[in-house]
Amino acid sequence: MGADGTSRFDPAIGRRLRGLREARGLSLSELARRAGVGKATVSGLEHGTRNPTLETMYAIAAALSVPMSALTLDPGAPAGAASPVRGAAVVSTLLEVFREPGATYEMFRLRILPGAEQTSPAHPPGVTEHLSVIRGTIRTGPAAAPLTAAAGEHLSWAADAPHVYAALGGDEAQAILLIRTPHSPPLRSPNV
Amino acid sequence: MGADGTSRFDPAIGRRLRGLREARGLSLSELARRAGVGKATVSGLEHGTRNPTLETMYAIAAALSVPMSALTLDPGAPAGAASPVRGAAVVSTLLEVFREPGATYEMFRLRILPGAEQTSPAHPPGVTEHLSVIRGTIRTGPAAAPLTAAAGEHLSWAADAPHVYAALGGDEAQAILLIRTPHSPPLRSPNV
DNA sequence: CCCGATCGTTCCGTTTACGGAACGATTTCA
DNA sequence: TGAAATCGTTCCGTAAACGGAACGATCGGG
Repeated sequence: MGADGTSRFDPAIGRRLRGLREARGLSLSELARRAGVGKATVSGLEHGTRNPTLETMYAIAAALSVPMSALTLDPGAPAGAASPVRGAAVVSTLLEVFREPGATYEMFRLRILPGAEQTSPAHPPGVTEHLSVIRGTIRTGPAAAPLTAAAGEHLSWAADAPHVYAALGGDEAQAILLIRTPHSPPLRSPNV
Repeated sequence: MGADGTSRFDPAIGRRLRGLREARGLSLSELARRAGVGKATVSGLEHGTRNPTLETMYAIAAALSVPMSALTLDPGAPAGAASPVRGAAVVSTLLEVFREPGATYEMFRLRILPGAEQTSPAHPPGVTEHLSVIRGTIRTGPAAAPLTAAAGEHLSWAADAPHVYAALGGDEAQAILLIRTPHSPPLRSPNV
């Protein structure tokens, strides 16, 4: 909570909330009733004077029949919200992560820049990469035996050996990459 | 806060947090330091025993360099209306399937044909869909509150309520879709 | 081996979020 | 018109989130 009584997070959240509420023709009081939260809470969130808990946020989002991201995130932001990580030839942006008892999945969007090649070190044993090419043509996979895939094609390889990424044809390529990391080894971020 | 001391929101948030943290090779203590929050808070969130405030959530997401939505999977809209209508707006190609002890992941490439909208029935409880738009603009997600995403953007929603797919703008759209189905239900193909 | 550093969990005093109630303003309806 | 209902803001007692400290466990290095 800021010294002036306002919240430290983006005040746009309160504006978005109010916009959604009014679009549904709900009064503040009615929304609070439906969400099972206090009117003071809804009022405070709309005005940026309260810092609600996660439960409260979910309750409000559910009462509005919207996903949480409708309140907490700019709709157009996903691609830009995570910080892209730039390597020699690859710019990767994390889209989502899933943790299972035995493995973690990370989903990235990749931009592979022309004119350069990137070699990634071996991931720990058992890590696999699964790449679906969106645009352009990519040479990728195990450094010892790279594969080539064009837009619309899909590749998988074991990433526990050095592997490469390069865009062919002089144009930037793009892909969706899913990294599956079995548990046991310490997890590390992309090393794409 | 539930009577048994656990939180009422989706415990997957804590799992996702832990997965991301470990993927970054961060200890709980280090993440807490970077986020400027207490270790007890991070520990409590990972174990579902605390209900953090929005500020705290943002601080943690920022420390992980991920958007908030990477942590807060959209709960989706309440079950909306009627019986799903299966149309012919979507052509889906299964790319890969990953089976984990607790869940199965199916990765598809979708072509969404213009001029039609397809509504999918609710999947069993807990099923989620995660879609990254490759080309065009798509309206998709919970039928009660559909979202729009253009090429380069990423969306997620709970698929245990009816959900829709439509290409906007008169052109075919394309996307990569990841469906996560927690175990118990038998596997089924897309119901897209 | 011992010691220091770090870990994640728990403790606990402090701060703050919670929602019911109070309140003045506004709206609705007979 | 007047009464009742509802509104959104504020108040305030209660519960819970906060983070620093304590603690036992683990790890790494001399």
